Amino acid sequence: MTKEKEITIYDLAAQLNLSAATVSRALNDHPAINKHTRKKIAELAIKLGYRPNNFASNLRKQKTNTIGVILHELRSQFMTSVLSGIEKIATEANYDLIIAHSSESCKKEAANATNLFHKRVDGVIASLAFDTSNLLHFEPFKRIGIPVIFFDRVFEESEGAKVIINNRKAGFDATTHLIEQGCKRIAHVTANLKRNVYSERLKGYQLALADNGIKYNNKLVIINDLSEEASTKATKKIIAMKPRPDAIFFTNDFCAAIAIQTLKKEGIRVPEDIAIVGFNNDVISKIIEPKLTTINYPGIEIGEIVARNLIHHLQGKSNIKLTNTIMINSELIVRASSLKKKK
Amino acid sequence: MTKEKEITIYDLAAQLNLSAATVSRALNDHPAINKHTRKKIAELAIKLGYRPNNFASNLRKQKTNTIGVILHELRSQFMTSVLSGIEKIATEANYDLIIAHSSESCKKEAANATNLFHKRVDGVIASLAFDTSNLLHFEPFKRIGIPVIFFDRVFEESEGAKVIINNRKAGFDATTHLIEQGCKRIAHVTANLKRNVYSERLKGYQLALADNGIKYNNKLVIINDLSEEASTKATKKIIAMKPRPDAIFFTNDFCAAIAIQTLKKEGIRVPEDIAIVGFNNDVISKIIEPKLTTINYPGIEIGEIVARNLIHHLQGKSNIKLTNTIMINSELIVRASSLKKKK
DNA sequence: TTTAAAAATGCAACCGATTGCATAATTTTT
DNA sequence: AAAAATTATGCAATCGGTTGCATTTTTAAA
Repeated sequence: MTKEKEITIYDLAAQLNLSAATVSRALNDHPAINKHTRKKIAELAIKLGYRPNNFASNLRKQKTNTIGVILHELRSQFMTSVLSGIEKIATEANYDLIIAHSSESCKKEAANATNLFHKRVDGVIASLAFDTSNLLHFEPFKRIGIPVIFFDRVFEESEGAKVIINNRKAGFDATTHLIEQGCKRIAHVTANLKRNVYSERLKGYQLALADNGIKYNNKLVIINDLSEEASTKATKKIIAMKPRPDAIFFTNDFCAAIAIQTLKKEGIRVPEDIAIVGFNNDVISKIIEPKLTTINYPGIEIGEIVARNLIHHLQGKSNIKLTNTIMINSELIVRASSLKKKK
Repeated sequence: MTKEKEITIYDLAAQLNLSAATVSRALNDHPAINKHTRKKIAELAIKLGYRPNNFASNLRKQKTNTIGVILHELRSQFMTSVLSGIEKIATEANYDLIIAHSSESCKKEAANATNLFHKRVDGVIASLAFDTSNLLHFEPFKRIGIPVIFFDRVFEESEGAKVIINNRKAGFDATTHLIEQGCKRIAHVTANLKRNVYSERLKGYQLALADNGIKYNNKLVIINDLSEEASTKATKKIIAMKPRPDAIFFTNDFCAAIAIQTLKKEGIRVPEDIAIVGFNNDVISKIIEPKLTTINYPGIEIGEIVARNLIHHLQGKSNIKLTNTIMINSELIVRASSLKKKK
């Protein structure tokens, strides 16, 4: 509890008969400072336990070295993977993070944005909430030139940087795989089509059907909120269809897992009667019985890329315009839940 | 990109023919300021889009309004629950978070601590890494009176605040439940006993055995690193034991789920041949077949409590001494994986 | 040795809010 | 109406670095 006095550059300067300016430059590796002097200063700093005061520095430099992150939720494996990717890159580059989550509410998302704006973050990384229908709350950032970069849940038509996976291709691959397994009547369970991730997957699904001469039937597409109850309900609805579909492509692993449980309970075999494909490659995809065919969603990689891009932009290092879209590859992981044909 | 000039309290002051001091006080609801004046200032602030400069404020006030969080990992449901609990409380109290994770390495944990120290956080929340064997790297905080509060993975013998669940009771409950189901030979798979959470669960396990007149046999306790491979290996080892145990109490759900898969592959029935209990109440505990009996680990609650305690301390609001241990209740959730007796 | 060029350091004005103390304005008391 | 008490506001120093420009020191060139 002894409040030891904090060491400042003035203390260092005084002890070495130098000016604070020199000390400041030395600590920042300014080239104009003599190597020898720099070394002396660095040593004394360590000896006295000097720690830089970021507030003073930020105040003067008019930048915060902080990145704001707005997530639509925190409690999913994918999101925490992204987060840990962002964290890794940000830490390396000496940026702090302020993490906010919108709990899928546009209102909270707007509040978070305002908050980050007041906190004067140097840049923003965001994935949109379920019901966000415009980007007005990000306008203040644009107005004063603070970069905002979106990932995963984005507005594809909006300008600005985004990092996404190729959801259309993923949807296409998943559906094509099911067709290759001999499925003819493939249902698709997904969520709010206002969100690019879901609408793109649907497009991929449609393209795959078209490519294989299967007529698209919108009765086979069910849109819900991805909850446990909704998944169970959707599954039961599909079971009751006549003729009954022989495959379901779910937009996430959790729903697919719930569905598998429901199907089993109803005495319907997976994959023999109905083949299942999920999305995300969550841990549960390997736990559920049968193991789930799914799309690998490379969270860490997405996080790293989005953070790296933002930081490069902030540092003026990259020429990449902030109107760029970066698309990351994902891959189909085939497991038992969709394997009708044995090789 | 138009760099609009930032509004400062000086701008507000000038426009209203007041001093910056008055404006500052007004914006902070200082009682000495006339209501009428205060209102005028508040209105102008909004009109001009004034946003406070925290750096100037922090610099002057010598506090950061930031809490450092050190987690041993980020990518688990439990941890993200805790995190979202912390986040909620911190946001409400207008504290920022700096989140660092040690990836279970003591070395990184120390680096994180140093980093947070340099960033001058007002307080620290931490859960220890797998191999942390002393708290030396938290000494700098203690020296200058910055509160550090531990949760989940703590040193029980150390002084300082901690928030934990009653792991001993949880272990006791889990084991007792298995005994009540008629199990006589109960194995326990857990991790590094240097970590309180694991050693306490083991103690609970031992106590339950003793209470029921079952002799403790340390050959039935397997210590591993909680990975998929280690869990499979441990399970196989248990299968090979003679006589074969009739129950296994795992220290987390993931291991238990892997074990169930392994057992099924070997043709051993769960729970008829071997009953299983896990720990944490992760999503997978409801997905695995049979569903897993487990201990509910209330992550959000823990996060909220730990954050609330730290913040109250920082605000001088609470009398709770920082040498306090807060123990949170957990509960046994009984599902199919342990139900030998049907009611 | 003098002069020019290069390298190293210092001066001093910021950055924007906070706060103890002094002063001014207003209200209450005598 | 003057004095005292209360309320409201202002002054000015402070927090700790940063940086354009000036100055000094050192090194190289003439």
